[in-house]
Amino acid sequence: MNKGKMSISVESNSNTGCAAVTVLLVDSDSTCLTIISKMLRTIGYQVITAKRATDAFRIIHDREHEIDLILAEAWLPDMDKYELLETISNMSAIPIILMSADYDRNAVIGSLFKGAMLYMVKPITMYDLKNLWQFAFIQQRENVSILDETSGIEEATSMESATGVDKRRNLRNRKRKRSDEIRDEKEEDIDGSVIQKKPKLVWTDELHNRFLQAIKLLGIKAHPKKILELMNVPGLKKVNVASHLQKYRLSVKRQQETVQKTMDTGSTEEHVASNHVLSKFDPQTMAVAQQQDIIDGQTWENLNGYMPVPYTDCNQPGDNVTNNGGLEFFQQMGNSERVLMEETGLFNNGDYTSTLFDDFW
DNA sequence: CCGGAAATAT
DNA sequence: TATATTTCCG
Repeated sequence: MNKGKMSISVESNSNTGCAAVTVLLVDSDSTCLTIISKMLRTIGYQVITAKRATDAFRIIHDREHEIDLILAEAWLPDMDKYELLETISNMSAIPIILMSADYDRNAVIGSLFKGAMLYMVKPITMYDLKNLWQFAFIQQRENVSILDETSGIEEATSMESATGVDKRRNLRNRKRKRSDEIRDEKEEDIDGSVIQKKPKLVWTDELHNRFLQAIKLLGIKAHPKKILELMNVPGLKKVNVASHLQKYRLSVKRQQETVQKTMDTGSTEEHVASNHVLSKFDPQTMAVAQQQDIIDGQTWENLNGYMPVPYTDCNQPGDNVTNNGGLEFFQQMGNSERVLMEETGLFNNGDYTSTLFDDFW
């Protein structure tokens, strides 16, 4: 039960007083992800990033002991914020902080009620982030009245853990069992750890583009198995591909039918096979597909069995996040933050120079 | 076990 | 409602 993390290192960043805290940052917007993670690192946090709740869960599951704090966007494409809070609370005791672009009082209260430590309104500034590390040290007070008598028995044995972090984890685990009894969507394995039901896969643009690439390369004999191994996406299952393929083929068929209909009024029929491979489910996302195609699609013809470009949409912990300029985020900001970030050079290139920051702090 | 269609679930 | 998952069948 004793995890490797005996303590959070209290070696602080000399400028900020920030303890060496590792933050799991979850945001589907790659711009926000980039900016905020950069700010966090600047202040002295360690940062692990995830773009979706799904990814966050995997990271928490695999590296729970490394993470001290979770900072998550309230809106994620694959999960409602309350479900997110509940799921994370059930699998770990890591403090969760939510953030959102708009202020909604109900959302704030609801999130706090569901276990969020704090609800921050975007845009997030470095002032906002500076003291967040303290949440990693909060030690939950004993509150016997909440607990019923049945759960008290086994807990007495497990209170020897040294650190406040471990102690808090135990407390949270106790609550977890209660909620599991109420809703049985989770199941416990022998270890007592919780396996949550696998979240729904979201076919993001990059994922779909890889899918299209695979289809294009495999041609008419594109079958789920081949597509899967060609796509080279960690965690992607064959059933996912098969399902997607089914939908894809349907859409292609529909499109061809409509093309046929429009052709009936006019001329001959010999263009059918030409473009069906690249067709999208709907025209709106077509542009995205082509754009992506241009970006990383030029040398994909000769490859040895899988996509040469690693899948980055669902980024692994520690991966560099793609930065597309930060413009949207930049525009959201107030003037003072804007000036600050301009001065600090956060937008200029990946590596800021710390001299200006020294002044700031 | 695989792929595909249809039913089912979110 | 759309779309992802699960079931079922050849």
